[in-house]
Amino acid sequence: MTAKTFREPLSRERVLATAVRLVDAEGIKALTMRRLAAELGVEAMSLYFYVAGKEELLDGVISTVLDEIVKTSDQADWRAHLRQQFLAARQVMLRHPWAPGLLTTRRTIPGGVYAYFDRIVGTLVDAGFSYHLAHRAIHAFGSMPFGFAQEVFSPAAAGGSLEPDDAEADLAAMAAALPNLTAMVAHEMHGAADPTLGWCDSQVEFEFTLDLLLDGLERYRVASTSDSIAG
Amino acid sequence: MTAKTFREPLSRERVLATAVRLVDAEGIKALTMRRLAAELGVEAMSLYFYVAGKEELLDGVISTVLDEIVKTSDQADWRAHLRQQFLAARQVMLRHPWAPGLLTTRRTIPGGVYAYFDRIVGTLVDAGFSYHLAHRAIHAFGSMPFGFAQEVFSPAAAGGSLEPDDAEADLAAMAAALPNLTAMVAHEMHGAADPTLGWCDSQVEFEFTLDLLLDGLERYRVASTSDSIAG
DNA sequence: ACCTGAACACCGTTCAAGT
DNA sequence: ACCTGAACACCGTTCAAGT
Repeated sequence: MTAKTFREPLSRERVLATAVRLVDAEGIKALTMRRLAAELGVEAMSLYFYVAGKEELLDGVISTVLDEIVKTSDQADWRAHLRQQFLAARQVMLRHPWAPGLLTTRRTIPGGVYAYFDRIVGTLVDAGFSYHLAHRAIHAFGSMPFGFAQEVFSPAAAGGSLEPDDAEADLAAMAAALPNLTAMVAHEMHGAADPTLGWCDSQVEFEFTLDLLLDGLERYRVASTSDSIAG
Repeated sequence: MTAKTFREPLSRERVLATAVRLVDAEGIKALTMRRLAAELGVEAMSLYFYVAGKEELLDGVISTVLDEIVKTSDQADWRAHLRQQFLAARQVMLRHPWAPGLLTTRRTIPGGVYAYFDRIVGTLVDAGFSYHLAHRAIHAFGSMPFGFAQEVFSPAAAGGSLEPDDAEADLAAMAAALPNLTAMVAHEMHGAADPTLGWCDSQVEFEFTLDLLLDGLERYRVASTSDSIAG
């Protein structure tokens, strides 16, 4: 109300936190230097005092999101431990559905991520994994430590849809052109516990894939330790 | 040499093919309407006669790349068939390392992709998969039908590096801070068949993950058909 | 039908200047 | 130390105009 309104002092943390909030609310396209500055009640050029440029801003934004991933789990068993960890990470990504897409286009990786992966490797090795198998496990997990899987259809969005580009496509024609997909969706809808949720529960699918990987790795681990060819 | 040089007539195919070549050569940032037009010896506005705008151009570019994926395989066994198919797709992605990153940020999917997935589902169902398990398989594969896995470190680039952001970081300090990762890399380098290739062969890792998934799915398939709870 | 030039509303970023 | 205004070199896109 007064002519000179009080303004919270700027800081790198405040810049990044505001950027995350802006992208959550209006999408990644809304994150421009000028727009973010306006959100902070400041001129665009002021931001350059806290971030070197747009690229570093984007790096900082994903760092901020990754920091939300709590890197603790109370499970002792390696399998339960990683499972709980990755599922917790998934909750973070569901709060920031744009984060996977941004993360995969960045080519530099925030430093803290290495400490995170170091702990994962430690968990595996302590459980009897050879370093070789631990390495393969890291690759096999892909993006799951970050709480997301590579979802080709409706990326980063929950609730599966399967409509081709032109939505006005005749359903009968689609059934003829895509008989197997059509039959699959029909079967899945029929057997769904709660059909109002749609035919595809991405949480369930995430856990299925995670367990598929964990089970497969466990098999290799047991085989290698019983053969005593570990290491 | 003459004042009026002959110019190959424009077409949507030529626009998209030139765009792919431009991105292959100079990266995704180089793909602007103005730059692409210059590449075609034309003004930027002429492109709008063939593509509705930048977004449709990007959609067309990934469609063009995906069309390179040959959707045939001479293998009869479902496992060998899909394995060969996905590995062939990987060769396409290695030619266009920017394609995975672009594909995952696109939210519309080119129509032909549905036909491709329909064939995959058909292969699975013919092999005795229930529609339910086929659905899970599609999710588990993630981006592998497109020939790439979610590579967190050095995305889309072959040859693993593991240097944190600040490259001048003391190696001894890194070994202390990241003991497990350091030990893992040391073990892998020691055991590598050809150390000049680096400690990490991403082709081998891709195949390991693919086999891990295929083996796990095969186990479910056998279990469901012998229990005759399929469907 | 196909292509263009000028113009508009945006970008990220530099630089010299303010306090 | 922190913030700004004007300016530069770019964007994608519209629109009226050319052939």
